[in-house]
Amino acid sequence: MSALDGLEVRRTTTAQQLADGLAERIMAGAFGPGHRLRESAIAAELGVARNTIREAVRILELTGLVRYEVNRGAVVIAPTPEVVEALYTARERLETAAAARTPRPEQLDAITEAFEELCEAASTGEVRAIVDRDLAFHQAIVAVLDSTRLDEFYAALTKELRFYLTVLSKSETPDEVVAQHRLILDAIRVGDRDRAVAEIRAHIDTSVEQLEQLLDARG
Amino acid sequence: MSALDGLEVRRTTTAQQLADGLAERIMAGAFGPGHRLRESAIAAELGVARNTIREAVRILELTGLVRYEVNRGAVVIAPTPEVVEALYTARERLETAAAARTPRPEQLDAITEAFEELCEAASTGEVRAIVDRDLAFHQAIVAVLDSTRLDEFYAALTKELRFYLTVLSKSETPDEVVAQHRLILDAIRVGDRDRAVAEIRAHIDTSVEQLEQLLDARG
DNA sequence: TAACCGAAACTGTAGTACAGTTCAACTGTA
DNA sequence: TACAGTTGAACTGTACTACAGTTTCGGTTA
Repeated sequence: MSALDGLEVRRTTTAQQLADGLAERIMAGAFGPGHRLRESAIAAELGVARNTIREAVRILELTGLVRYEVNRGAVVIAPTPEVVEALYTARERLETAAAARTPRPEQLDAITEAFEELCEAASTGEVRAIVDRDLAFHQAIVAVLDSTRLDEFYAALTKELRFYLTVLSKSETPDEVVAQHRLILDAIRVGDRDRAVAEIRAHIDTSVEQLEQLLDARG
Repeated sequence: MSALDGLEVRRTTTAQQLADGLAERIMAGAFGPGHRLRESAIAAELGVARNTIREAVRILELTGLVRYEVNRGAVVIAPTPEVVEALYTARERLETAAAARTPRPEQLDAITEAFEELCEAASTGEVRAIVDRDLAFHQAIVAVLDSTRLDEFYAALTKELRFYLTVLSKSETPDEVVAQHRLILDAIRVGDRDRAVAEIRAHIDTSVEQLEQLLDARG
């Protein structure tokens, strides 16, 4: 334990900070889906060079929140039924694969803890917190796969999904959310892997269905 | 079937083309792991602006072949034992998850076909072609998961792996390769999912072991 | 041998410029 | 009125220049 522990120099580039900031804004719904990020406007507003903005947006592309179109620049991703379904299919495959494994004790603890935090958040009724805890619970399940690469990939899916949930302002009653997740947790804790897989599948099915209804209502 | 099918204008930017070209070179082993991509040098040699190279390298970062270090620019990724193991763990999870499912007939056909092409390649003895077919076979297995997002993710893993195999110039005898994959294929065709999972696990275990030996020998 | 130092090389960022593309408003025509 | 054609402003893609700060490396000194 050195006296210098925790001391760190700010080791990041302007572009990286801009990318982080933009990502935050986008996730918060400041730019809707399909919105074009205009370089010169942003550069002027933030007082940086267009070069730097371009680079920031390229970094942003890594997180999947925007994609580039030739001669149109960066565009905020938009949820289409196909995209949402693909997203949930990937989630379902990963989570059920995880549920089919036997979690180590500390993994089981992590899942249980995530559930408890979800319950807490549900009791406050804060939509944003509930969604976060909801996603964290699922992330804890995927962690049973014991693969950091898959953890990261799943986190990326989650980030994208988080954005869609925001722009579609989807929300369920907190009680329902807790109830559904309790079923999953119980199945995992009891060690009934088939039931755990089935519960996850059901949970995801209802989610994707609800989202697609929302999309239809908009489209 | 329109009369315009297949007609396409060249719709790509200079940066994108540069990124593609660089990726190809890197995959072919032109730049070793840890190699720094010096912007001005590349820009001068190719007759483009440094801006454009920077952008190209950011695009390249998307594919995972390079990563950025502050004030050092882009560096070609390097295989460490941890990285290789993480790579194979992710592969193992995805492939076994796929093997635990029942493939649709056309998926089974695709896997079988991939195997036959692997055999063909093995008979020619061309290392490069064998590795390609090998990876394509596994990709066909993952396709059983029916998720384009996971297909893409797996393809990215494969790309990275392909690079490591190149720089480590790993090679096995073609007969061994074919034999191992035949075991996997048979288990899948027979519908014995537990055995398929076990065979894949064994196959990947031996691969990762061999690679780590190679890494130690270099280390 | 190892710590130190200074110059060279390189990155990160700013700023300017311009050709080519997109897009929406405007114009003329059937 | 509906629609094709035209025009111009806004924007992207790319090039070039410049410079401060960082890294690298070879030589120098302790």
